[in-house]
Parts: sequence; structure tokens; C-alpha cells
Amino acid sequence: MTDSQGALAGKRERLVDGASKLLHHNGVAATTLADIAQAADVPLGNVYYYFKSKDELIRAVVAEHIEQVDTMLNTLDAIPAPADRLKALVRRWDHMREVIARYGCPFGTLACELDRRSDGLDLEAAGPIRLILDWSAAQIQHLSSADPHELAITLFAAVQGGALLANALRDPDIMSGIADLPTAQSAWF
Amino acid sequence: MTDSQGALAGKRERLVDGASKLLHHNGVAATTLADIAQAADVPLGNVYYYFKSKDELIRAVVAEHIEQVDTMLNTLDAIPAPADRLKALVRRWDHMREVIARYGCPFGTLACELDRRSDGLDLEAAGPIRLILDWSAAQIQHLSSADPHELAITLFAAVQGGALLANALRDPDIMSGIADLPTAQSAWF
DNA sequence: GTCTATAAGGCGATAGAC
DNA sequence: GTCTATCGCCTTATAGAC
Repeated sequence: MTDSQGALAGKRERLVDGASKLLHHNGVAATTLADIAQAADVPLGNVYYYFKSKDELIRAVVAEHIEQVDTMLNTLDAIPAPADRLKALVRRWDHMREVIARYGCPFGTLACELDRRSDGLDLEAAGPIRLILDWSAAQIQHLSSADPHELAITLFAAVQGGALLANALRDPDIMSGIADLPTAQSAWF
Repeated sequence: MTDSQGALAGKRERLVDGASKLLHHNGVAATTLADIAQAADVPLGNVYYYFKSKDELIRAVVAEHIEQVDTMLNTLDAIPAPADRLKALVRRWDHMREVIARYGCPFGTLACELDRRSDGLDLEAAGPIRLILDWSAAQIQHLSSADPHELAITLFAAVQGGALLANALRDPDIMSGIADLPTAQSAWF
């Protein structure tokens, strides 16, 4: 119950964690329930005791992402200066550069793939992105007289665009280049 | 033979054009050969006379994208000043902002979805992006003493990140905001 | 070259024993 | 609550008439 990664965690938790990883690495469409069940060491038929459909399992993954972002932003709030909080945010993506170069940003790629749907899931998948943008805008409000919403978008667009290019070109250094930008360093705040 | 969009174009051309649109709007996985055949007004079984598999049809779509980018860049080359060429490049994406807000950048989303594969198609899908980056770097070389490759990535990352956020938030104005940036305006070249 | 009919396989989802 | 067996559908791909 307490272990968030290992085999001792609850079955529901193992299913969500396994699905999260597989969706990121292989994409939504290529990931089957059989794959997820195997990764979580749960028999296929038992998945439906915890989730009534594949879509609902994906929804749980999105909710888990939102939870992770929320935790991350709360951690960043402990940093005294707002400008340093923003720099630390960008540094998080730089630290994930190897994974990003292979599989892209987990939030960005999932939003991109689910955005093509017209059930509610397309908008839900934007949740983590909305959270980060709103938080960033709040930090910027302390720093600049310019439009915080617009500056937040500029900042995170650089991160997401950098992640996309790093992934397409399989080049982790692109993420570092983005993190070193004056933009990301909040020199213009 | 000469019509590139209408029903008079050759079947192969209609198939590629229809597939290109459907892959952009619905994604690779959700698009079936039956959908493509119907959009192109070609019987399902006949598709296999022109393409030996779905993957090869997707490959043809990527090749078509590369062709389109090549044509676009040649057109931009007619603009006298390199700085104006770069601005015009970014403006192209701004002009597509409504489509981008609904379906994302055609090149970016396709690269993102195909990047999760390990056959050759993942790297081929990065072709349009590579072309644009190389061309941008060449323009920047006329303008700045800084690293042209890095500046080109900064510029196009802003465009691609903006497209991703515009799509996730369903907000076309984000694309305009990116186009108005000093970065995109090449103020720092 | 064109098209219909269908084969072959994989998937999400369910039934029902335990 | 757990798990096995399997159903029914959809998709890619092919066989073969025209």
C-alpha cells in the first residue's frame, strides 16, 4: 500500500504506474491492456475490476500526472525567489533530457495524442499543462509589469518545443540549450 | 493529373492527400485504410495496388510533407533580407493558427506520434523539421555571430511549443503571441 | 489495372467459475 | 475479489474474378 513503484503496491496503483510508463514510451494506441496488465503483474481480466474501460484507465493516468505536477509545484514553492522558482522549473525538464530525447515530454506527448479525440479526454489531458502555465503566470506576476499569462506561455512553449525537437532529432543537448536561454533564465522578467 | 486536390487527380495522389489530412486530423492510429480509401474515393482493395502496406502509405505522406516544406522554403528564398525570410516563416504558422488550435502543427504532431516507433519511420518523420532547422540556420548565419544552429532551434522550438500549447488549450491566439515575440521577430539576431 | 469478398489476427470487453 | 476462457468486432492484408 505504501510502495509507489514496487510489486508490493496495490494492484490499482501498479496498473496506473505501468500504464503511465507504457503510454509515454509506446504511445496510447500501441499500448494494449494486455501489455499494461503484464507490466503490472495483474491478470488481464482483473483489470476490469479496477477500471471499467481502457479510457478510464487512461483517465486515471492523466489524474496521476496532475497529481505529480501539483506535488512538483508545491516543492518549487519552497524556493524563496519567484525567478529562481521558474529557473528550477525549467531545470526539471533539463534533468529529464535523456528520457525526453527518446520519448518526449510525458505531459506534452500525451496531450498531443489525446487532443485528436472529441470525448472529454482531449481537454483533460491538457490539465498538467494548464496547471504549470497558471503557476508560472503567478510567479511572473511578482516580477514583471508585462502580461504574466503571455510570458508564461512563452516560457513553457520554449520548454515544450525544445522537448519536441529533442525527441524528433534524438538529441538531449537541445533540452540543455533551451534551459540555458535568457528566456528560461527569466532575464526578461 | 494536374489537379492536386480535386477528384480529377490521379488515385495515388488522392490517396496521399486524403491520408495526409486524416492523419493530421485524427492521428495515425485512429485512421484506417478504409477511411483513407473513402476520402480518396478509391475502393479499399485497390489501395494495395498503389501501396503495399499502411506504413508505406504513411511514408508517402511524410515524403509529401518534405516536398511541401521544400517548396515553401524555396518561395521564402525569394525574399531579399534573411531576417524577413525568418519572419515570413514564422508568419506561415500564425496563418494556420485556427487549424493548429484544433489539430496541432501537421509536421510536429506526425513526428511526435511516429517518434515512438523503432522502424525507420520515426526518423523519417523528423525530415520536415530537419529541413526547416537547417534552412533557418543558414539564414541566421547571414545575421549573427552566435551559433546559428542553436538560434535556429530556439526559433523553431518557440513555434512548435506554441503550436502544442495552442492545440492543448484550443486557443489560436497563442500562435499569434508567439509570432509577435522578439525571438520570432529576430530582434536578437 | 480495378474491385469484391474474405481471410487472418489482434483487440477491448464480458461471462462465469472459484 | 480474483482469474480463465472466450466472444465479437475491427483492421490490415490477400485472393482472385473481371
